[in-house]
Order: sequence, then structure tokens, then C-alpha cells
Amino acid sequence: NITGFLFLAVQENHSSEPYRNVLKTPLKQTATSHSVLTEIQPDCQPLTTPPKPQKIPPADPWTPTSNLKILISAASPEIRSREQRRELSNNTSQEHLSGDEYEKSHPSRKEKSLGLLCHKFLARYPDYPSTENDFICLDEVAEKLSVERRRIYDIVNVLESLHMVSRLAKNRYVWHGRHHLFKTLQALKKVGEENKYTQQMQMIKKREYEQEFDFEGERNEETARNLDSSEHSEMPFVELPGMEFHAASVNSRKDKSLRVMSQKFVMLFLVSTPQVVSLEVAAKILIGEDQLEDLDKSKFKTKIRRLYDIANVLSSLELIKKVHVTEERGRKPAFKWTGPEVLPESQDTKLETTSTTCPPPVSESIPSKEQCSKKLFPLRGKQNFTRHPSLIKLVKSIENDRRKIQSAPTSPVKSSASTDQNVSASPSKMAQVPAIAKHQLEGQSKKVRVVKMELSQSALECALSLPEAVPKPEAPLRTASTQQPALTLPSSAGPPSHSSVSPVILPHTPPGVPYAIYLHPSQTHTVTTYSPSFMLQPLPCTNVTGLKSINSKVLNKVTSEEGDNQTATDDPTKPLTAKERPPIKSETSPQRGLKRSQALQENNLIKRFRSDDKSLNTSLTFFPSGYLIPLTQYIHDTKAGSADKEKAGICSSQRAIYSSPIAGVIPGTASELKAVNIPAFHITPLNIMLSPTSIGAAPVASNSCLNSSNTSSVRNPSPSVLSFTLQHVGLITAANPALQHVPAPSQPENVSHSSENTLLQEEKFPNILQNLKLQFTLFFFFSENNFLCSLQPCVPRESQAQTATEHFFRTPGGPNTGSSLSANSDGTDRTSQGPLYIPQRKLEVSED
DNA sequence: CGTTCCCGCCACCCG
DNA sequence: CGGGTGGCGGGAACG
Repeated sequence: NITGFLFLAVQENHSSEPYRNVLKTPLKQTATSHSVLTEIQPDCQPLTTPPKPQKIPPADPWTPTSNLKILISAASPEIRSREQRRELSNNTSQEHLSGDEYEKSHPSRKEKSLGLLCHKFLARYPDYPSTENDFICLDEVAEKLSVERRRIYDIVNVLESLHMVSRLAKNRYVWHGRHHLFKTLQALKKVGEENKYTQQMQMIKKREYEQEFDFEGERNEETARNLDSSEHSEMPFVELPGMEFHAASVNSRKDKSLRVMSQKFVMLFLVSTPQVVSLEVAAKILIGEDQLEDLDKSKFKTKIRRLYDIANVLSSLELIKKVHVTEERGRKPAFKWTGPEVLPESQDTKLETTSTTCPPPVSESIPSKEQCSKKLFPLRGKQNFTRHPSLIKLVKSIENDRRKIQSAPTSPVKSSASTDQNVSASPSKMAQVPAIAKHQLEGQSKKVRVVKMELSQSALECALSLPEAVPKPEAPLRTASTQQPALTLPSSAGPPSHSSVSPVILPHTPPGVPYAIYLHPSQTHTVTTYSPSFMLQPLPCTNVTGLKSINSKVLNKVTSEEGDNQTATDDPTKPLTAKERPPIKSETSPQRGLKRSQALQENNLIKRFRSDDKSLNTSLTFFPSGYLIPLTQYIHDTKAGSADKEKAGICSSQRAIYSSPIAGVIPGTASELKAVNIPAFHITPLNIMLSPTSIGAAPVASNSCLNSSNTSSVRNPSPSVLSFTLQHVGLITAANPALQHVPAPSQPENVSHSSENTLLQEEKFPNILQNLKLQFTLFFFFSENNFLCSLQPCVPRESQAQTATEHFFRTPGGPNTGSSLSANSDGTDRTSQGPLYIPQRKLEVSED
């Protein structure tokens, strides 16, 4: 009948045209023809082009759920309004016709976007269908949404990659909604880790740096080698245990790329610390393996196109959101993970969290249930990697100062994740926390208290675990590594036995003991250290991963960038801030000079750094990686030096410090930065202030932390304790497990509380950190008997979050700290940052 | 002009 | 061999 007729006609049009040079993309002509036809025959719906203008505006017949509209509008308000306007005008004007020209006005391209289409699609099905019998007929859907079938495939394929649907038979799919989503994500994360995606990303970024910055000077074979080494055979399609082969019969086994690509893409988010993935990097990784440098431009382009398709769907699912990463080279499109945080493989402990995490309000019960079965993949397997060795190496190298850093072949990160021990520490955990907490930001005072209590406990625990004195950096590391298991384990499913370990080890470190912070390997960049004396020096770090040569260069570069780049901010509001970073007189300048420094320079720096430390008595050493290591040789008097308040601020790279498996991690976070190549620094610097004996601090400590529970003061607030505490406080998920496991040293009651509290903390922090992309400063105060720490976010993104943070860690009247930092009145204002504030400029996330 | 990404040709593959 | 799938890339729309 007519419809058919139209269809044919259209087709013909296309087919006939092709010979000439008719472009594939429907030109206006085509459109025109459609419209004409349409007008003639009002009924036709098969055509892709939405014939009836009215259709859309009036009422969406197909969507029973009114939500859809909301969603859509939410998705693109502007567009909506604009469109509507247009439509109205058109309608009015549109009487019969002449207006063939109106043509394109209607179907603005956006209206046809995959994202919007996906929203419509999703609106038709519940997030958590009660029955598993929700079937989807592709034809039907396509028709209802008035789009070509082809487009539906695009959507369904990615949904399938997340196991939100599964193919039943030809043209038929089953709708699962988000029931399996979390499990799927866990599985994906795991696979991603196994594939060393984190490392790969790192490598790519490094390469980029090298290229743009460094001449080819050293082509690193190493890099290439490493890449190759990761001989990840193409991973197939990740399936969930429960539903592996739904339609075995009908299924074509050939795992199509879109599906797999989608999974890989998601993996990147789950694995990367900042949780921001730029298209460029993603494309490279996905193209992957081939590894040939040949910039197959077309291939790359195609990949990007596909990624956009996938990203649009994922965005509709609200798993990611588009952002822009600003780099020196300009801004690059990227996406940020906004979905639930996925814990490594935690077990039931985290169920609640996870369930809560699920965005949709729907039933929370469901998820938890499913999560129980998490044994998707057997743990054992490749977990042999040890990150410890690598760490150790780093340490040594540093010590030697001359040495280059060698990185372990395997990325520590991954290993940690995979490894049973380390699991708990993984950064990801932190991240996930966020969602949960939001509800309770308000009653903070109470919470604060609780938290503090927890901290103290945790600290104690930590303290116990830590080794006392370490003569040399190495020693600390080792000890740390050794210990890690104990601390870490608890969080993970680790056998109880491990947990038991915690208690004894460290009696107490002397109060002022310096420590080294080990940054997460992935972060490797330069680390800046503030010595008590206020000197700021960059430390080049190698990354564990093993790109030594690269690292050095990169690091240097980064450093330089830091200074300069920050200055140049795209965001007009905050440009200046960058400079402030070194409130203290810093020696930044030297750093800048470093641009692409040679090994020599590095060495020198290191050396210098060390020497300074010693001379200054600075106890603080920063290492990239994630561990906090107490250093034995602490000289307490000096630090105090000029003022009590002096602090040694450390700017860590964006991510700040990650927790060591053992120690806590300080998640620092700046999440997004990382994704970009940009050195973390810029983005989220972490400042740590240490004062050996700070007056102000002491009071605080006594008040809040310890006292709450009665525990008057911690026995010996050892620095190690502090560090741990901080970590716990801050952020680390790892902490949780630990806390829980803790035997409850002193007060049982507290313990119980603590657990609760812990949750709160975590939630809040992670949220803040991630959402805000915060930059925050940690202040530590040590007194002989007490230690105090405060965490202040430098960049407020969301008022609430920020607020929460402040309360949490408010410094007592601490001189500089509280005031300056807390200064940010509301989250929005970035400029207000105190002197310490370090601008994060590099990554700017543009909210949509 | 660069980014985003829609459209639909056409190769596969399966029944 | 017909029809479902979906890779793929041109080039339009958008900013």
C-alpha cells in the first residue's frame, strides 16, 4: 500500500542516485523528497524521517512512560526548547506547502542522535524489570521509535555488552535492565585489570608526551616492548556466569566489535584511576594490539566514530558523561565515568554500598542479591604479579639517586587488584563510595566525631602493623610491602588469618617520624615535596610500570608544565590561582627549568632533595606510588624551624596519593586529571603539611579525635599512625576493610560505630573527591602525643560536598590551615582558594 | 575549521 | 538465496 510505496520510492531514489556522485549522507534533496512524500501521505511511518511534525510534539504515543520526555528534556534542554520552537513555527507556517524548504528544520540532527534515541529506547523498559520476560522485538522498536533498524542494533549491541539485554533469537532480545549491570561491571573491571589496561593507558600517555615534547631522542624500545609484552590476546566477549549463552543456537559467535569494543571501553573507565578516558587514548588502546605505530589515520577515525556511538549509549545510561580534558595541546574530548563504582571484587562487605550506588531509585534490594555471586572469575590465575618488587626497586633507585628507576613489568596497580592481598587497596573502591553517602551530609557534627574516632582506631591499627624504624627508605618499603598483606587483606575476602596479623607489629614510631609516601604507580609523575623549611622540590619518579626512560622525561616535563601550564588556565576565573600553589616560598622555579631534563638533572634533584631533607631534617619524602612509609630518621627539632605551623606541603600529582595496600591509601584524587596525559599535578595536587609539633594541632586532636571515645590520646601517635589515619580518613576504601577487621582494640562500642562511620566517611570522601575533582590539602599536625590531620578541599565543586569535607576535617583553629583553606565559601567558587590552593587547570571538565 | 556522529551501502552469516 | 546483522566510512550538521 502506500507505505510500501513510499518506501520503495525512497529506496529507489537512493539507489538510482548512487552512481553519480550522490553522497551517502542524505542531502536535502532526499530530505525534501521525504517530506514531500510524507505530506502526501500522512500515515507513513516506516520512513526514517519523522514525517509528521506533530508526532513528536503532541504526545508521544509510544512512550507510556512520561519519564521519557523528562529524560529527553533533561538530556538536552536547549535543544528541546529550540526544536519545539521551530516546530511550532513550522506548523503554523506549514500549511501546505511550499515550504518544502522547511525541510531540514525539523529533523535537526540532534533529534536523531543516538543518545536521544537511546533514551527513548530505555524509557520503554524499566531499569529493574520484575519479570525477566520482557522481550524486545527489534522491528517493533525500530518502528515505534521510527528509526531504521540499523540504529537499534547500535543501541542493543552496547546494551548487550553490559548484559542489559541478551539475544534470544533473531530479532528478539530479552530485557534485563540493570539487574546484571553491577556484576557485569565487576567482571569487566577484572578483565580490564588482567589486561593491564591501566598500564597500557599509561604508556600511551607517556608516549604522547615523549612525542610532543621530547624529540625523538630516545625512542624507547622499551615502551614498545612493554606494549607488546602485554600480550593480551584479543579478549573475546566478557560474559556473565549466569547468562552466558542465551541463544546459543541463534547466536553468531563472532563477537562483533561493537560489543567487545563497548566492553573494552567500559573497562578503561573501571580500571583507570581518574576514571576519565579520552577518546584518543581509548581509540588507541582499542585499536590496540596491533601496536604498529603506523598511524592508520582512517582506522583511527573509524574507531573514534564507533566510540562516539558507544559513548552516546553509555551516556544515556548515565554511566559516563562527556567532559573535556584540557591539555596544553588544546582540549580533547573525553568521558568521565559516572556510573557506580565497582569494587575490585569485594565481597559481601560492600554489597550495600554497591546496591546503593545504583543510580536509579529503583529497588535496591535487587542488586545486593545478585552481587552475592561474585565469583565470576576465579581469582587465581594471573595474580602472580607482585607489585612490591617494583616498589622496592623504586625505592632503591631513589636511594641510589643515580639509578634509574626500573619498573616492574607488571603494573603494580593491576597486580594489586588481581592479587588477593592488594585488592582492598585498589583505588577504585574509593571511587565507588560516593554515591552512597550523599544522603547524609547534613548531620555532620556527629559524624565528624565518629569519624574521628574511627580514625584513631584505624590509626592504631595501622600503627600496629607498621614497622618501627626504617633506616633507609628501602627498609620502609619492604616493611610496608610485607605488611601490606595484613592490612589489606581484611578488606578483601582475605582469609581471616591475615586480618589477625594486624595487631602487633609496630609499637610506636617516634613522634615526628618522617615518612615517605608512595604514590600509586600509575600516577607516576613528579612529586613535589615541601620540606619543612619550605623548600619545594620536585622529585622525579619513575613509574612502576617500567618505563624508566620515559618517565624521567615525562616527569620532568610534567613538572615544568606544572608551573607553566597551570598558569595558563583556560578558565578565566582561576588562572591566577595556580601560582599560589606555593604559598610558601618555593623553589618551583628550578623545576621549571627542568623541562625535559636529562637523567643528570634528575639525579641531581633527587640528590639534592635528599640532602636537603637531611639537612633540614625534613622527614618528608615523597615517592610516587601509594604507600606511606614511615621513615626512621626523623629529626624533629628542625622542622619546627620557623614556625610550628610550617608545614611541609607536598604536592602530589593529581591523584594524590593512593593508598598503599597496606597503608592506607590516600586517595587523593583528582581523578580526572589522570586520564588525560596531563600530569596529575596540575589537576589535583595534594598538599600535606606536616609540623612536627604544632600547637594548634594538638588541641584539636585531643578534642575531636581521640576523646570522643575516651581514648584519650592515642598511645603514641606515631607518624605512621597519622599517615594511616589520613589515609583512612581520606579516603581510602582500603581503610574500610581494615577497620572492620580490626579487632577493636580498645572499645568494642566504638568499633561498631566505627564501622558505620567508616561508611560515611568513605562515601563522602570519594564523592567529594571524584565529583569535585578535588584538590584538597591535607594538614597534619604532630605533637608528641597527638596528631591531627585536616583535609581541605581546594576546589569546591559542589557546595555540599565541600562543606562536608570541611567539617570533617576541620582544623582547629589552626592558623593557616583552616582559615585559608576553609575559606572557600561555597563550592562553586574556585578562585577563593587559599594560598595553598593549587589550581587544577589541566583538566577541565566541562559539564555538559 | 574541528568535532560529533548520522546515514546507509554492502559484506557477512545463518537458516 | 533471502533476510538479519552490523562493519565501515562519507560527509553533513553542529559548534
